[in-house]
Amino acid sequence: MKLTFEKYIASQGLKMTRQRGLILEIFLKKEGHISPEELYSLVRKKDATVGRATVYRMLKLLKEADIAREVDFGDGFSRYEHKYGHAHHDHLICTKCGKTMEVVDEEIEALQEKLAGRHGFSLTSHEMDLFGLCPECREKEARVKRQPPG
Amino acid sequence: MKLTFEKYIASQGLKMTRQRGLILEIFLKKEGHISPEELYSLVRKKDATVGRATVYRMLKLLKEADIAREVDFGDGFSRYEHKYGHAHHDHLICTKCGKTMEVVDEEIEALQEKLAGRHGFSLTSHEMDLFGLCPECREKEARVKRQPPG
DNA sequence: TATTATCTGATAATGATTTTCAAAATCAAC
DNA sequence: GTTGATTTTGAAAATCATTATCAGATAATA
Repeated sequence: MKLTFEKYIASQGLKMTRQRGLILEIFLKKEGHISPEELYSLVRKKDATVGRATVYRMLKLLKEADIAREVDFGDGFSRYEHKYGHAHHDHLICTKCGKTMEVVDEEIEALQEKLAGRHGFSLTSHEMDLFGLCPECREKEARVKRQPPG
Repeated sequence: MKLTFEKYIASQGLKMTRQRGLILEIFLKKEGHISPEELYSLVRKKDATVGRATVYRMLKLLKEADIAREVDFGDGFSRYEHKYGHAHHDHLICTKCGKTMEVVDEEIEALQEKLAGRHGFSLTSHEMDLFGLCPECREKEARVKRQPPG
């Protein structure tokens, strides 16, 4: 992955720096998605001199280098996840506690292609986010209904 | 729809105003999605005294009243669409020209429920956006490849 | 009509992200 | 290794969509 990035950097006439190396290293360690702010905060723990703008710039680069993908749950924060050992997936998102799960359903993936094809589209990517209640929050909700406060 | 809104307004102890009526009327006329800024601009054509904040506030109300739904293509703009004669649907989005199509696939919808169920989630909503090239842009792209410029 | 709470528009504030810019760092060529 | 052109960096300012504030206007109700 670091190699992939360095290759990309070189191909674009850009330069490898200490900051980029550090951000990449920390980003790759994180499984699942991470927001720019979270990443910034993790990076600062290792090197407090790194600026926020550098993190944002790096995330953009990682996307261009096809090392990261951006996901958007429509809550005003952007999130990124690396692709290393981390194939495409969709998300189950609990609207109560915010927990997310990564899921894939090959049958759905295939039907998406078919659906697009019926309309003459050729697909390059998709985002599917399923919102609802996770098992724990469903359970909690059920409890509350059984025994209302007061 | 206007009735639905007035009922909601009343139920919440809110008030019906000239501005709200106008914004609702214009919003309902628009098929497909519209951004707050677009809506604001349309409203201003009819009444240049209406403020931007009022449009934003009204969109939030419409969502609460279950008359509008918010869609998010992850490009930094929010968009709203009314539900009148306009059931749930997903989107096909051309990444080249920006054209969007509304689509539904009942088979996919059913599989989404099953998928969520397998993980113990109960779904309340979902957003599925399929990105790719529309027929026109595919055609254009093919032409370019056949006959490179120069 | 008087009363009282809600609304409105203008404007300031917010907050994530981007841009700017001068100083620092990289890297290819010497 | 030094040089020098070019890119990068961090801090701070700028941007831009959206939200909050607030004093005056307006709607609903008695």
